[in-house]
Amino acid sequence: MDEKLSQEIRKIALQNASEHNGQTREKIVLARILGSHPDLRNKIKNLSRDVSEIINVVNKLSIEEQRSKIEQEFPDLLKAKPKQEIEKTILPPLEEAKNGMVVTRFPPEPNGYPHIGHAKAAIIDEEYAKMYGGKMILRFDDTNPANERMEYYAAIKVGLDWLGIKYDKIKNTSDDLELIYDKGLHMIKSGQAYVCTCKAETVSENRKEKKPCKCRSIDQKQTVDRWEKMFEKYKPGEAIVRFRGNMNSENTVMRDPVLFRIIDSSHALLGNKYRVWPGYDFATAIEDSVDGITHALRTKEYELRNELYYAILDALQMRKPKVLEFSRLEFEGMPVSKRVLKQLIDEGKIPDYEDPRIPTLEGLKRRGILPDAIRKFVLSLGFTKADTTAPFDVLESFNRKMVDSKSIRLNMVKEPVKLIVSKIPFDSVTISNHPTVDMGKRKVVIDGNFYISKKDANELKVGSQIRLMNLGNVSITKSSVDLEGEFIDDNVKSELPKIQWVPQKSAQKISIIIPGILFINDNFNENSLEITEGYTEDYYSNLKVGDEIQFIRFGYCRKDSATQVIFTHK
RNA sequence: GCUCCUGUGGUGUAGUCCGGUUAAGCAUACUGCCCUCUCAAGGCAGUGAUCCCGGGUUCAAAUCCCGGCGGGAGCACCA
Repeated sequence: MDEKLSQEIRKIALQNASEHNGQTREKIVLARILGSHPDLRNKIKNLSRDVSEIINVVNKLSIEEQRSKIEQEFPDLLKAKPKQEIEKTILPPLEEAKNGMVVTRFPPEPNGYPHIGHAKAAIIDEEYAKMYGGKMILRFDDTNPANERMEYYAAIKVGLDWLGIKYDKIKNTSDDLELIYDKGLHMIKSGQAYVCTCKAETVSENRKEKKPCKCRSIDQKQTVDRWEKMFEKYKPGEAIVRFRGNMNSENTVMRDPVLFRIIDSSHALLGNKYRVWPGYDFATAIEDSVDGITHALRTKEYELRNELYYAILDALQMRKPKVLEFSRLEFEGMPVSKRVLKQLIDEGKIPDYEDPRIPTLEGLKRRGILPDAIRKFVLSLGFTKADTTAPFDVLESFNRKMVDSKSIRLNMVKEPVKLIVSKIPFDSVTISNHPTVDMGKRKVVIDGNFYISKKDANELKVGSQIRLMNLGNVSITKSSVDLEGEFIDDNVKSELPKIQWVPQKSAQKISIIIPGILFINDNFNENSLEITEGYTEDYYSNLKVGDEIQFIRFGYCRKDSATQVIFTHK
């Protein structure tokens, strides 16, 4: 046996055995050797015999003996290996992506306010474009005039700005309607699409039963005639353009899906200029192709539509982008879906889209979640198709770390109890606004009359000693309805329980909104919004709406108004 | 029901394509210690996964093959 090799085997065996109660296994040692010497793979038999001999010797040694052998023979193993630190802020490589050639797109429909689901999609699109030095297009997918509203186009842009997402181009699908008509007519003329005048229910039934209808076999001239009539004569619902797919396909999407339908509602951007509108599949495929998209990323529920997407582009002989999908974002007890959010608002269960209990961008912002925390969170979720209920506490954790250095520390007491302290030898204290970051100091005037939290007060009895933070140590002398105490000294290093306080005279009453979980086991949680009151320092009034505060020993809150804060997280 | 997707610690993921250098890495949560006039942040350490189950291929499988089971989605003239 090669002397060098057997030394190496011995080294691995000793190391592994000493790490695992003195016993190593052939499999492990063999695998490690093969990993670093791929050339030995065709000599497994011999190698395996050698390994087995060596580990037999090693396994007979006690751990102490193994350790001392390592010390003598392989001292380099004793050096602690540095823990590798790779911050996971990048997505996995994109299939078939070439540097400088990647174009992604974020295609929201302007039919609602943006939420964290939009953020996930947009962040992934932007990150991939950035990663490959490519471009990202924001395209409003506005092909249903009954749903789109002007305010939503704006709200989505505002949301993306807030998130810090930059796009290289902005456009609307509705800009290209004429082009899409051309493609539609081309499909009709080449026999790859037809105009169907069956009732909606009939179409649906036929698709279920894999039955073609008579419109499918109408001659081309008449089909073109029908197509023209869609722009004038037919009423909505009387005619649709259908793709000549495969009524027998196992994939129901392929059973002659709708390409165009008539909608007479006024469009947010185009008014009543058009009334024949393309459906999602047709518009998206054409737009992606024309826009030069290389990678079309969408959520998983579209997965079955890939076949149709590619079939349409094949029929049109257009360039095909690569379509990839990722899982939809879901939270435990916090709905992301537009449909559910709308219902909650319509039923009056939550007042608006800025409610801090919901994951709209406005809601998250109002709650005190930072855009960068959202980005980091989304990236930590990865690019995967596995169904997940995302952990909101991870978002909170990222946010806490980011917001900590920006949060002014303030005293606040919940359920105030009076405490009168005598013999304080000074009439004001100066308190630092942050323990580690220089955020200035503030002077708090005191007169011996304080509020402390009921929770802390409950722990006190006559003779108890506490430290009022930044002020001094106090001995409790009386404990009835109100508490009374005596100033002892100002020994900071005391081991006494440290509690926060507020001067009675200058206390500011605020309400604290604590957003809770909206659904518990699918039932609406009537107590999802807890509102409590507290007293804080008058310095609160110097803060701006939107400032983040950490109420000491309570948690992080965002100033929502002169008299109200929203609890961000602990 | 049919079709498709998916299944790694409490949770979210890395690794899976191209089987071996890792008795499964990171984050979060939890526990302990250090730091600290906070139950925050920061530092350090620890607990925690027979990689859904059962077979098979192989010297070797989280990784490949077959068969189950669990979860999700689609089956709109919404996107």
